[in-house]
Amino acid sequence: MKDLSKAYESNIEKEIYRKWEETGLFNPDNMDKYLKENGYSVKKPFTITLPPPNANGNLHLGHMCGYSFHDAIGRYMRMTGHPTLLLPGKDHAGIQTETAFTKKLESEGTSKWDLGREEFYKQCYEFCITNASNAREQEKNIGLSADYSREFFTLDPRLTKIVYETFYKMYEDGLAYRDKRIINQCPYCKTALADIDTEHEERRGIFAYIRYPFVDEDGYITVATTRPETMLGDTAVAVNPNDERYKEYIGKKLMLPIANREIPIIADEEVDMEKGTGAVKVTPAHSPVDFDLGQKHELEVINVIDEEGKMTGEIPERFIGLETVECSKKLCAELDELGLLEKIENIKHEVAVCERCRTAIEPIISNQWYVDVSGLAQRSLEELKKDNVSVIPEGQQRALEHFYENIQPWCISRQLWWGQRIPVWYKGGKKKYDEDGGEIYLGENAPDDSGEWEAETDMFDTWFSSGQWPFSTLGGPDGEDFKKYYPTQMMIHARDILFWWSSRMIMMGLYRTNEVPFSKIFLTGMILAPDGSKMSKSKGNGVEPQYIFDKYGADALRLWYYSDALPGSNAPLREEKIKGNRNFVNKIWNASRFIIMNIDESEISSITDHSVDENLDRIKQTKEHISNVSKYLDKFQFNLGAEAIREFFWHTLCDVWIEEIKNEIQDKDIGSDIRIERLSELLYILKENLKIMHPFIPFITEAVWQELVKLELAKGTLMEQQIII
RNA sequence: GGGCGAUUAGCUCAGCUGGCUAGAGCAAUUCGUUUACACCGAAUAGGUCAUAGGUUCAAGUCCUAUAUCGCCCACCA
Repeated sequence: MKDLSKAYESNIEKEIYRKWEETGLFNPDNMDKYLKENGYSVKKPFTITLPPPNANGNLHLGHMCGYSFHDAIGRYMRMTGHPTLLLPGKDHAGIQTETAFTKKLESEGTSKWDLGREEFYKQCYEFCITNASNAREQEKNIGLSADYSREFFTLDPRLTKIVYETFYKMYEDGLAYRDKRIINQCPYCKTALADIDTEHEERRGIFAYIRYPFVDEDGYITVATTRPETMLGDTAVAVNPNDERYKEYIGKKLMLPIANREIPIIADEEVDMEKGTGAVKVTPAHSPVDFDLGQKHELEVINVIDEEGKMTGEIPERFIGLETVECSKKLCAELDELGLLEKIENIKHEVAVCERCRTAIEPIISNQWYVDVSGLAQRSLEELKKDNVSVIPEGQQRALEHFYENIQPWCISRQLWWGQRIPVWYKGGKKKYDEDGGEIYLGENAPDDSGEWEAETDMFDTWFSSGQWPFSTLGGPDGEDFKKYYPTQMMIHARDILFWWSSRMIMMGLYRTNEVPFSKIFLTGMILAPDGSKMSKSKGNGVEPQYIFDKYGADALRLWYYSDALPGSNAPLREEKIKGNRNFVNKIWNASRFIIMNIDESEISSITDHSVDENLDRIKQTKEHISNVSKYLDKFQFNLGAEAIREFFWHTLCDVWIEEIKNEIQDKDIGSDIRIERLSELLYILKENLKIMHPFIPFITEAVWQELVKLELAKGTLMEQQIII
C-alpha cells in the first residue's frame, strides 16, 4: 500500500535530526516534564558533560566515535526514564589554537606580531566561533542528542568567572603560587610547558667527551655530555662518592674551559658510575636533574640560554645570540683546538619535545605560576581506591593511580596571547615582584587606577579551565543546574587525554565541590588509519567524517564504532566493515518496508487495536532479546550489544520469522483474523526492535518509526518511546 | 629503566566471573532467488586459540616463564 524507496537513503538524516530538536527533549528539564505528563516513572537525572572539541579545526573520526558512545548512552537513559543531559561545548584550546591560528596568519602573509595582542585575540576569537559552529553541525551529523541550549565556549565570561574563583581560592589556600624553578621552555611556541605537555622522541645527537683541567694541579677530568653548549652554565662536576677513580678529587676545583670559571667537584650518590665517564657536568639552569642536584648542593645557577633557545648571559661575547646547535659546534671546535675535546660520538637518544610543535624542549629557569596538586592528587587517589570513580578499561586505572602517585607541581602559566589571562596585578611591575617580592593583587581589574599596577600577561594553561568543565558548565557550585545535575555520571573520551584532562577534573572537582565530578571514565578506542598507523594531518592519511557520512550514513559509522572501538584498543578504519553495517541498516529499512507494504489500509485500526499474546514464542524471544541488550548497555558492552541487535534482527527476525509469516499472510486463502494476528505480531516485534536499536542507530530506526507514524501505526518520535524491560 | 595491553580462521576482530564439539563480519567456493532487500538468501571450506610448563574433573578463558608487537610513564650526563 505504501510506496517506499527500495534502499534506505541516509540523506534524510538531517531532517530527522530537526524533528528531534523540535520536540525539545534534548533538554532534560523538558524530558522531566514529558515523563511526568505521560505517566512514566521519572528516574534520577543522568548527566554527561561532553568533551569540548578544540575550536580550531574540523572534527575528526575520533570525535565522532566518542560522541557515538555519548549519544547511545544518553538515548538509552532517556528511554529508560532518566531526564538526560548531554552538555556540549567547545574548547578554546590555548596553545593548540594559538599555534594553529598563528600558522594560518603566516600562510596569509601576516603574523601575530603584525596584528598585535588585542587584534590577534579578537581575530582568533572569531576564528574559533566559526570553527565552533562547524563543529556543532558535525556533532549533529552523527546524531548527538545534546542540549545545545546549554552549550558553552570555554572563554564564556560565565565560565571564566568560575575559573577565576577557583584560582583566587587556590591562592588563598596557598595552593597557587609563583615560583622560580626549571621549566620546559618551547623555543618555538615561546612558552613554558608542564611536564605532561612534553613528549619524548628519539633524535640523533652527539656525545662529547670534554676535559676539564684541575686548577691546582696537572691533569684533568673528562666529562661526557650530549649538550656541550650548556657547559657555559656549569657550576660543578659531580662524581659518585664510591667511585675509586675520582674519590681523591672530591672537593678540589676544576677550571671550566672557555668560560674560565672555577667549579668544584662534588660527590653525590645519584651519579651513575657506569654512564659516560662517571663524572658529570652540572648545569642547574638547563637540566632538570642538575637543577635538583644544584638545589641539594646549593650550587650557583647560571643562565646561558634564553626563552627563544639562544645563548645569553655572562658568557664570552662571541657566543651570545647563537642558536644552541651553532654554539655547540663552535664550542667543540674551540675545545678541539685547545686539546680539550677528547672525542665525539654520534648517538641516538630520547629528547623531550613540545607536544604541539615537536620542537626540542629547552629547560630554563623561569618564574611561573604553579599549583601544588599533591594534596588533591592524594584525595583523588583515595577516591579511585574507594571506587567512587573508576576507569574502563581497568588497566588504565592503574596508570591513573601511578600518575597521581608521582605528581609534580603543575605549572599553569603560559606565555601566550590566546586564552584566559591570569587575573593578577603586580604593584610596581612583574619584574620587580619576581626579583624582590612586593605587593600583588588578584582580580580581573586593577585595584585602582593609580597606574602602579602591572597586569599579568600570561594565560592559564588550557587544562586549568577545562579541568573545571563538569561544574563550571553547570553554573559552578552554586548554580541551579549544578544542584540538579551534579555530580555527572560518566566521562567518555579517548585515552590519550586521561592525564591531561580527567585527572585534572577529578582533582579540581574535589577541590571546588568536594565530590568526584563523575563516577566512571570510559575510554574509547583510538581510530587509526587503514594501515594501522595514527591518523595525522602531516601524513595525510586521515579520513574525513563527511566522506563516510555521505557514502554510508551516520548509523553505519556508529555501529562500526560500537563493534570495533572498544575501550583500550585501537581500531583501524575498515571501510568494508562500515559498508557491512550500512547493509544492515538497509536490511532494517527493507524488513520494515515489507511489513508496511503488507498492511492494507483497511487493516490498520484492527492491527493497532489488537493486543499481542505475551505467551507467543516469538514475543517471548523478543522480550528476552531486549533484556539482553539492556544488560549489555548497562555494562557498557557496546560491542556485544551491537552484535546482538544485528544478529537478532537480521538472522532471527528477517531470515526466519518474516520468511515464516510471509508464506502465511501472502496466502490468499488465509482468514483475515489470522492475517491481523500475524501482522500485529510482526508490527509489535518490529517496534520493540526499533526501540532497543535506537540508542545505537537512531536515524534509521526513527526513519522507520516516522513511516509508521504516517500510517497511524505509531505515535510521536521514537526517541521519546520507553524501553520497557 | 618501570607499567599496561595484545598474540584466536586469508584479513579485522568477538569470546564477561573456566564447561567450546572455538564464533562473527569481510574475502573464498558452490548453489538459489529477482515483487522486502544483490546493500539478498541457502550452504561449504578454513583454526593443535604465539611457545613451554603448571593449577583443575575440565583452560582460548586462571597461574608462571619465554618470544614477538604495540602503547603509556620516566630527570639521566
